[in-house]
Amino acid sequence: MAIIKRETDYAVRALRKLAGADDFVSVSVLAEGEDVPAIFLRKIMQRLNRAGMVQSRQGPFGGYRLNVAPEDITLLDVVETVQGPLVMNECFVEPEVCRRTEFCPVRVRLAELQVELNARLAEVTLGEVFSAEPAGEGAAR
Amino acid sequence: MAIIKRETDYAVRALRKLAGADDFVSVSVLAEGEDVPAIFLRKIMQRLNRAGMVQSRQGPFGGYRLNVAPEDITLLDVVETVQGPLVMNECFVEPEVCRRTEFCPVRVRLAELQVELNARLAEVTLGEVFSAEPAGEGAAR
DNA sequence: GATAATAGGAGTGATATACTCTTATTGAAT
DNA sequence: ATTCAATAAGAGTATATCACTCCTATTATC
Ligand code: SF4
Ligand code: SF4
Repeated sequence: MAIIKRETDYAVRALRKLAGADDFVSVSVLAEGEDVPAIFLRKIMQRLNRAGMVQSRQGPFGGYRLNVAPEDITLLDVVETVQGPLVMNECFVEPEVCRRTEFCPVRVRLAELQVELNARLAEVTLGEVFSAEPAGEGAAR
Repeated sequence: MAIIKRETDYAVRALRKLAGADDFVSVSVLAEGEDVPAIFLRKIMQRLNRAGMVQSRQGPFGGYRLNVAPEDITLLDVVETVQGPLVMNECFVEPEVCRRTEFCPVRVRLAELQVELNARLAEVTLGEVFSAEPAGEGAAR
């Protein structure tokens, strides 16, 4: 199973394009050449908007633009905003799923992993990732 | 989303019980008091069996027994056997899902996280986890 | 105020997860 | 040897999640 869902991956692609523009960009332009169904990307952008990560404007010449600097957006932010919180096991978000939570040694180990995974995801910023792209950008193949 | 699925969690519970027995234990006994649907656990045990982690015997007085010492079973083993391989993103297992794999900086970061997550999961052995259980065991509560 | 471009949000099909039913095996008692 | 009950094997089903689409509301420009 993949931990990162398609929607999150698509969100990163769109945010990358937004980072390279300073005006509002429409969803159809954002989806262009990114192998993302535009109509699906719209839904994803809505979530980023509700989370305040981007700003939207309706009507002609509308679209989305970044509301937060790429350096201040972490991979964890995108994951949690788009696909929801990431947990090692269900018992971390749904206490009633298991009555062992109090004295479960498995859970203790998983909690450690959970903290570490989140920390690693939070270490990666979009600013960093985008700056690492191959020099000859724009119409990359 | 939970990274560890119910089936994997159930597998660990069953393996814990097997670790405390030295004869074959039937699925119905394994499921007893573990809040696991016995008939579902059976399917899970089949996977552990095919992977060689446990040994099965049919007929009366049959069931399952460990085929590998708990110290030699890692959490990663159980996860991969029961719910399949764990990857950060689909492009790690399905190359045709994306044509950017060659020059994608996101993928590079995810690959690092992937290695680390797997390493951490592989560090945790069932032997270690089970030995950490509260002293008064057996009829816990 | 009409128009066309755009975002908003409800809705749908496909896939994966969680769980069950039926069939085949086998050890032991007769 | 034959029967029988206990047990595992594997096919099958309901529900939840994922991936994606359709229709409706908004709004800048003419
Ligand atoms: S057994 Fe432990 S790890 Fe599994 S769901 Fe219960 S508390 Fe969480
Ligand atoms: S964009 Fe990068 S991380 Fe995402 S699927 Fe493609 S190669 Fe993988």
